[in-house]
Amino acid sequence: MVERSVRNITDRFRQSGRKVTPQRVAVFEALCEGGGHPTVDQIYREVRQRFPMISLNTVYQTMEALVDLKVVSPVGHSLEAARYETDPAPHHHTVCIACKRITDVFDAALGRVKLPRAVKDRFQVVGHRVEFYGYCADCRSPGATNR
Amino acid sequence: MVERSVRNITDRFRQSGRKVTPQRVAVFEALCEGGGHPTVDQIYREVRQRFPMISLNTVYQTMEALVDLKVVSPVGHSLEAARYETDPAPHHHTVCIACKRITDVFDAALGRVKLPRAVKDRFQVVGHRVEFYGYCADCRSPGATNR
DNA sequence: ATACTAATTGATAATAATTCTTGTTTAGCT
DNA sequence: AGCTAAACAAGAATTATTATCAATTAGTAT
Ligand SMILES: [Mn+2]
Ligand SMILES: [Mn+2]
Ligand SMILES: [Zn+2]
Ligand SMILES: [Zn+2]
Repeated sequence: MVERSVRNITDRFRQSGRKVTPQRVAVFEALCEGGGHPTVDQIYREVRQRFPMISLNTVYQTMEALVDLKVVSPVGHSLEAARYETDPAPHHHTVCIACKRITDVFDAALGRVKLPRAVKDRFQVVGHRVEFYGYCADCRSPGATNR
Repeated sequence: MVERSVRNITDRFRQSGRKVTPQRVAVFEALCEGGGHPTVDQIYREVRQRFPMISLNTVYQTMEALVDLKVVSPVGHSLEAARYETDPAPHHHTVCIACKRITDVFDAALGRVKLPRAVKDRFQVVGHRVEFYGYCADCRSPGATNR
Protein backbone atom coordinates (compact mmCIF):
# COMPACT_ATOMS: atom_id res chain seq x y z
CA MET A 1 0.00 0.00 0.00
CA VAL A 2 2.87 2.34 0.80
CA GLU A 3 4.40 0.99 -2.43
CA ARG A 4 1.41 2.18 -4.38
CA SER A 5 1.47 5.56 -2.66
CA VAL A 6 5.14 6.07 -3.38
CA ARG A 7 4.51 5.22 -7.04
CA ASN A 8 1.71 7.78 -7.08
CA ILE A 9 3.91 10.42 -5.59
CA THR A 10 6.84 9.87 -7.90
CA ASP A 11 4.48 10.15 -10.84
CA ARG A 12 2.97 13.34 -9.53
CA PHE A 13 6.41 14.79 -8.97
CA ARG A 14 7.45 14.02 -12.51
CA GLN A 15 4.17 15.14 -14.02
CA SER A 16 4.57 18.49 -12.35
CA GLY A 17 8.02 18.82 -13.90
CA ARG A 18 9.88 18.08 -10.70
CA LYS A 19 12.67 15.57 -10.26
CA VAL A 20 12.27 12.49 -8.12
CA THR A 21 15.07 12.17 -5.60
CA PRO A 22 15.69 9.67 -2.80
CA GLN A 23 15.40 12.54 -0.32
CA ARG A 24 11.94 13.46 -1.55
CA VAL A 25 10.73 9.89 -1.43
CA ALA A 26 12.10 9.54 2.08
CA VAL A 27 10.28 12.65 3.24
CA PHE A 28 7.06 11.32 1.80
CA GLU A 29 7.55 7.95 3.48
CA ALA A 30 8.27 9.63 6.82
CA LEU A 31 5.05 11.50 6.30
CA CYS A 32 3.08 8.28 5.90
CA GLU A 33 4.63 6.66 8.95
CA GLY A 34 4.61 9.58 11.37
CA GLY A 35 1.23 10.03 13.04
CA GLY A 36 -1.30 12.65 12.12
CA HIS A 37 -0.09 16.24 11.92
CA PRO A 38 3.68 16.33 11.86
CA THR A 39 5.94 19.34 12.16
CA VAL A 40 8.88 19.84 9.81
CA ASP A 41 11.22 18.96 12.63
CA GLN A 42 9.47 15.66 13.33
CA ILE A 43 9.76 14.72 9.68
CA TYR A 44 13.40 15.79 9.67
CA ARG A 45 14.26 13.59 12.64
CA GLU A 46 12.46 10.66 11.08
CA VAL A 47 14.14 10.97 7.69
CA ARG A 48 17.57 11.48 9.21
CA GLN A 49 17.50 7.98 10.62
CA ARG A 50 17.96 6.68 7.11
CA PHE A 51 19.52 9.74 5.46
CA PRO A 52 21.76 11.30 8.08
CA MET A 53 23.09 13.81 5.59
CA ILE A 54 19.77 15.30 4.54
CA SER A 55 19.50 18.99 5.27
CA LEU A 56 16.60 20.68 7.00
CA ASN A 57 16.34 22.93 3.99
CA THR A 58 15.57 19.95 1.78
CA VAL A 59 12.75 18.92 4.08
CA TYR A 60 11.30 22.41 3.95
CA GLN A 61 11.53 22.49 0.18
CA THR A 62 9.97 19.07 -0.17
CA MET A 63 7.11 20.05 2.10
CA GLU A 64 6.57 23.11 -0.04
CA ALA A 65 6.39 20.89 -3.11
CA LEU A 66 3.98 18.51 -1.38
CA VAL A 67 1.74 21.43 -0.44
CA ASP A 68 1.86 22.51 -4.06
CA LEU A 69 0.87 19.02 -5.18
CA LYS A 70 -1.87 19.07 -2.54
CA VAL A 71 -0.50 15.94 -0.88
CA VAL A 72 -0.47 17.81 2.41
CA SER A 73 -1.92 21.10 3.55
CA PRO A 74 -0.82 23.42 6.32
CA VAL A 75 -2.95 23.35 9.44
CA GLY A 76 -3.53 26.71 11.04
CA HIS A 77 -1.59 29.78 10.00
CA SER A 78 1.69 29.45 11.74
CA LEU A 79 4.48 31.37 10.12
CA GLU A 80 2.79 34.68 10.69
CA ALA A 81 3.13 36.92 13.68
CA ALA A 82 0.69 36.48 16.54
CA ARG A 83 -2.47 38.49 16.23
CA TYR A 84 -4.73 39.58 19.02
CA GLU A 85 -8.48 39.76 19.27
CA THR A 86 -9.71 43.00 20.80
CA ASP A 87 -13.44 42.36 20.58
CA PRO A 88 -14.61 40.23 23.52
CA ALA A 89 -17.93 39.36 21.87
CA PRO A 90 -17.95 35.80 20.57
CA HIS A 91 -17.52 35.82 16.83
CA HIS A 92 -15.64 34.19 13.97
CA HIS A 93 -13.38 35.24 11.15
CA THR A 94 -12.59 35.34 7.49
CA VAL A 95 -8.85 35.16 6.80
CA CYS A 96 -7.53 36.33 3.45
CA ILE A 97 -4.94 33.92 2.10
CA ALA A 98 -3.27 36.69 0.15
CA CYS A 99 -3.10 39.74 2.41
CA LYS A 100 -3.70 37.97 5.75
CA ARG A 101 -6.42 40.43 6.67
CA ILE A 102 -8.72 39.07 9.36
CA THR A 103 -12.31 40.24 9.33
CA ASP A 104 -14.95 39.62 11.97
CA VAL A 105 -18.02 37.55 11.24
CA PHE A 106 -20.91 37.80 13.63
CA ASP A 107 -23.40 35.02 13.08
CA ALA A 108 -25.29 33.26 15.80
CA ALA A 109 -25.38 30.00 13.85
CA LEU A 110 -21.60 29.70 13.96
CA GLY A 111 -21.65 29.92 17.73
CA ARG A 112 -23.91 26.91 17.93
CA VAL A 113 -21.40 24.56 16.31
CA LYS A 114 -20.96 21.57 18.60
CA LEU A 115 -18.45 18.80 19.00
CA PRO A 116 -19.98 15.34 18.52
CA ARG A 117 -20.84 13.71 21.82
CA ALA A 118 -18.36 10.88 21.41
CA VAL A 119 -15.45 13.32 21.05
CA LYS A 120 -16.70 15.60 23.80
CA ASP A 121 -16.41 12.74 26.24
CA ARG A 122 -12.65 12.80 25.99
CA PHE A 123 -11.94 16.43 25.17
CA GLN A 124 -12.69 19.32 27.49
CA VAL A 125 -13.84 22.13 25.21
CA VAL A 126 -12.82 25.64 26.21
CA GLY A 127 -14.04 27.23 23.01
CA HIS A 128 -14.13 26.88 19.30
CA ARG A 129 -13.24 28.90 16.30
CA VAL A 130 -14.65 28.93 12.80
CA GLU A 131 -12.33 30.36 10.19
CA PHE A 132 -13.26 30.83 6.59
CA TYR A 133 -10.20 31.20 4.42
CA GLY A 134 -10.11 32.51 0.91
CA TYR A 135 -9.74 35.85 -0.84
CA CYS A 136 -11.02 39.20 0.31
CA ALA A 137 -12.56 41.68 -2.12
CA ASP A 138 -9.24 43.45 -2.63
CA CYS A 139 -7.22 40.30 -3.30
CA ARG A 140 -9.72 38.30 -5.31
CA SER A 141 -7.80 36.74 -8.17
CA PRO A 142 -8.80 38.26 -11.53
CA GLY A 143 -10.65 35.36 -13.17
CA ALA A 144 -11.97 33.74 -10.03
CA THR A 145 -15.67 33.24 -9.46
CA ASN A 146 -17.23 33.97 -6.12
CA ARG A 147 -19.63 31.31 -5.00
CA MET B 1 -15.31 56.72 26.08
CA VAL B 2 -11.63 55.89 25.68
CA GLU B 3 -11.28 57.72 29.00
CA ARG B 4 -13.67 55.26 30.58
CA SER B 5 -11.87 52.29 29.05
CA VAL B 6 -8.50 53.45 30.28
CA ARG B 7 -9.92 53.84 33.75
CA ASN B 8 -11.28 50.32 33.55
CA ILE B 9 -7.94 48.95 32.48
CA THR B 10 -5.91 50.71 35.12
CA ASP B 11 -8.29 49.35 37.75
CA ARG B 12 -8.01 45.85 36.39
CA PHE B 13 -4.25 46.09 36.35
CA ARG B 14 -4.16 47.16 39.95
CA GLN B 15 -6.78 44.67 41.06
CA SER B 16 -4.69 41.88 39.61
CA GLY B 17 -1.71 43.09 41.62
CA ARG B 18 0.04 44.67 38.66
CA LYS B 19 1.42 48.15 38.48
CA VAL B 20 0.03 50.78 36.15
CA THR B 21 2.71 52.36 34.01
CA PRO B 22 2.52 54.92 31.22
CA GLN B 23 3.86 52.28 28.84
CA ARG B 24 1.05 49.90 29.64
CA VAL B 25 -1.58 52.55 29.23
CA ALA B 26 -0.04 53.56 25.92
CA VAL B 27 -0.11 49.96 24.67
CA PHE B 28 -3.75 49.70 25.62
CA GLU B 29 -4.58 52.96 23.86
CA ALA B 30 -2.75 51.84 20.74
CA LEU B 31 -4.82 48.71 20.90
CA CYS B 32 -8.07 50.69 20.90
CA GLU B 33 -6.98 52.89 17.99
CA GLY B 34 -5.38 50.27 15.75
CA GLY B 35 -7.97 48.46 13.65
CA GLY B 36 -9.16 44.95 14.36
CA HIS B 37 -6.54 42.27 14.91
CA PRO B 38 -3.16 43.87 15.46
CA THR B 39 0.22 42.22 15.57
CA VAL B 40 2.72 43.05 18.30
CA ASP B 41 4.77 44.92 15.76
CA GLN B 42 1.85 47.11 14.71
CA ILE B 43 1.23 48.02 18.32
CA TYR B 44 4.93 48.66 18.83
CA ARG B 45 5.08 51.09 15.90
CA GLU B 46 1.98 52.88 17.13
CA VAL B 47 3.17 53.27 20.70
CA ARG B 48 6.62 54.40 19.65
CA GLN B 49 5.18 57.53 18.11
CA ARG B 50 4.56 58.77 21.62
CA PHE B 51 7.10 56.71 23.54
CA PRO B 52 10.13 56.38 21.27
CA MET B 53 12.12 54.67 24.01
CA ILE B 54 9.70 51.83 24.69
CA SER B 55 11.17 48.40 24.07
CA LEU B 56 9.58 45.64 22.07
CA ASN B 57 9.95 43.46 25.13
CA THR B 58 7.65 45.75 27.10
CA VAL B 59 4.99 45.50 24.42
CA TYR B 60 5.22 41.70 24.49
CA GLN B 61 4.96 41.65 28.27
CA THR B 62 2.04 44.02 28.27
CA MET B 63 0.23 41.91 25.70
CA GLU B 64 0.83 38.88 27.88
CA ALA B 65 -0.72 40.73 30.80
CA LEU B 66 -3.69 41.82 28.69
CA VAL B 67 -4.24 38.23 27.60
CA ASP B 68 -4.13 37.24 31.24
CA LEU B 69 -6.72 39.90 32.07
CA LYS B 70 -8.78 38.69 29.13
CA VAL B 71 -8.73 42.12 27.53
CA VAL B 72 -7.42 40.53 24.35
CA SER B 73 -7.07 36.95 23.18
CA PRO B 74 -4.68 35.42 20.68
CA VAL B 75 -6.19 34.59 17.31
CA GLY B 76 -4.98 31.37 15.78
CA HIS B 77 -2.08 29.39 17.21
CA SER B 78 0.93 31.20 15.94
CA LEU B 79 4.01 30.66 18.01
CA GLU B 80 4.14 26.97 17.20
CA ALA B 81 5.87 25.31 14.31
CA ALA B 82 3.90 24.73 11.14
CA ARG B 83 1.96 21.49 11.06
CA TYR B 84 0.80 19.62 8.04
CA GLU B 85 -2.39 17.79 7.30
CA THR B 86 -1.84 14.40 5.70
CA ASP B 87 -5.45 13.28 5.46
CA PRO B 88 -7.10 14.76 2.36
CA ALA B 89 -10.62 13.96 3.56
CA PRO B 90 -12.42 17.09 4.76
CA HIS B 91 -12.49 17.14 8.52
CA HIS B 92 -11.91 19.34 11.53
CA HIS B 93 -9.78 19.36 14.66
CA THR B 94 -9.49 19.52 18.37
CA VAL B 95 -6.34 21.32 19.51
CA CYS B 96 -5.05 20.77 23.03
CA ILE B 97 -4.00 24.06 24.59
CA ALA B 98 -1.50 22.26 26.81
CA CYS B 99 0.28 19.67 24.68
CA LYS B 100 -0.64 21.10 21.25
CA ARG B 101 -1.83 17.71 20.06
CA ILE B 102 -4.15 17.96 17.08
CA THR B 103 -6.82 15.31 16.70
CA ASP B 104 -9.11 14.76 13.76
CA VAL B 105 -12.84 15.21 14.05
CA PHE B 106 -15.00 13.77 11.33
CA ASP B 107 -18.51 15.11 11.52
CA ALA B 108 -20.67 15.93 8.54
CA ALA B 109 -22.43 18.72 10.42
CA LEU B 110 -19.22 20.70 10.74
CA GLY B 111 -18.74 20.59 6.98
CA ARG B 112 -22.07 22.26 6.45
CA VAL B 113 -21.10 25.45 8.29
CA LYS B 114 -21.79 28.37 5.98
CA LEU B 115 -20.77 31.99 5.79
CA PRO B 116 -23.73 34.36 5.99
CA ARG B 117 -24.85 35.52 2.55
CA ALA B 118 -23.95 39.17 3.19
CA VAL B 119 -20.33 38.27 3.95
CA LYS B 120 -20.08 35.76 1.12
CA ASP B 121 -20.81 38.51 -1.35
CA ARG B 122 -17.49 40.14 -0.63
CA PHE B 123 -15.32 37.18 0.36
CA GLN B 124 -14.41 34.32 -1.95
CA VAL B 125 -14.46 31.24 0.27
CA VAL B 126 -11.85 28.58 -0.49
CA GLY B 127 -12.63 26.53 2.58
CA HIS B 128 -13.29 26.71 6.24
CA ARG B 129 -11.90 25.26 9.38
CA VAL B 130 -13.56 24.47 12.69
CA GLU B 131 -11.17 24.15 15.60
CA PHE B 132 -12.21 23.22 19.07
CA TYR B 133 -9.59 24.20 21.60
CA GLY B 134 -9.36 22.95 25.12
CA TYR B 135 -7.75 20.09 27.00
CA CYS B 136 -7.22 16.55 25.80
CA ALA B 137 -7.77 13.58 28.09
CA ASP B 138 -4.10 13.47 29.04
CA CYS B 139 -3.82 17.15 29.87
CA ARG B 140 -7.16 17.75 31.50
CA SER B 141 -6.50 19.97 34.51
CA PRO B 142 -7.09 18.13 37.80
CA GLY B 143 -10.20 19.84 39.17
CA ALA B 144 -11.77 20.77 35.86
CA THR B 145 -15.18 19.58 34.87
CA ASN B 146 -15.85 18.33 31.38
CA ARG B 147 -19.02 19.72 29.90
C1' DA C 1 6.79 64.17 51.91
C1' DT C 2 10.41 60.41 52.06
C1' DA C 3 12.00 56.07 51.83
C1' DC C 4 11.58 51.22 50.68
C1' DT C 5 10.97 47.34 47.75
C1' DA C 6 9.39 44.47 44.44
C1' DA C 7 7.63 45.02 39.81
C1' DT C 8 8.71 46.91 35.54
C1' DT C 9 11.60 48.81 32.07
C1' DG C 10 15.10 49.09 28.22
C1' DA C 11 19.01 47.09 26.23
C1' DT C 12 20.73 43.22 24.65
C1' DA C 13 21.58 38.27 24.12
C1' DA C 14 19.49 33.87 23.21
C1' DT C 15 16.10 30.63 20.89
C1' DA C 16 13.37 28.81 17.42
C1' DA C 17 11.27 28.48 12.95
C1' DT C 18 11.94 29.62 8.49
C1' DT C 19 14.15 31.51 4.37
C1' DC C 20 18.15 32.77 1.61
C1' DT C 21 22.81 32.06 -0.58
C1' DT C 22 26.22 29.56 -2.68
C1' DG C 23 28.96 26.06 -4.39
C1' DT C 24 28.42 21.04 -5.48
C1' DT C 25 25.88 17.04 -6.99
C1' DT C 26 22.54 14.58 -9.70
C1' DA C 27 18.02 13.15 -12.27
C1' DG C 28 16.31 13.10 -16.57
C1' DC C 29 17.19 13.82 -21.17
C1' DT C 30 20.00 13.51 -25.52
C1' DA D 1 28.72 9.19 -21.91
C1' DG D 2 27.66 14.17 -21.66
C1' DC D 3 24.61 18.20 -20.74
C1' DT D 4 21.98 21.09 -17.88
C1' DA D 5 18.47 22.66 -15.04
C1' DA D 6 16.88 21.14 -10.74
C1' DA D 7 17.95 19.80 -6.29
C1' DC D 8 21.26 19.14 -2.67
C1' DA D 9 24.04 20.31 1.83
C1' DA D 10 25.99 23.69 4.60
C1' DG D 11 25.60 27.51 6.73
C1' DA D 12 24.36 32.57 7.03
C1' DA D 13 20.42 35.63 7.44
C1' DT D 14 15.77 36.86 8.91
C1' DT D 15 11.85 37.10 11.85
C1' DA D 16 9.13 36.36 15.90
C1' DT D 17 9.60 35.52 20.48
C1' DT D 18 11.68 34.77 25.06
C1' DA D 19 15.32 35.27 28.58
C1' DT D 20 18.75 38.02 31.28
C1' DC D 21 20.00 41.74 34.02
C1' DA D 22 21.14 46.28 35.72
C1' DA D 23 18.64 50.61 36.26
C1' DT D 24 14.25 52.78 37.11
C1' DT D 25 9.78 53.48 39.26
C1' DA D 26 4.75 52.54 41.13
C1' DG D 27 2.64 51.62 45.10
C1' DT D 28 2.95 51.37 49.79
C1' DA D 29 4.66 52.08 54.42
C1' DT D 30 6.61 55.07 57.19
MN1 LIG E 1 -12.25 39.29 15.58
MN1 LIG F 1 -6.38 16.36 10.49
ZN1 LIG G 1 -6.82 40.11 0.96
ZN1 LIG H 1 -3.03 17.61 25.65
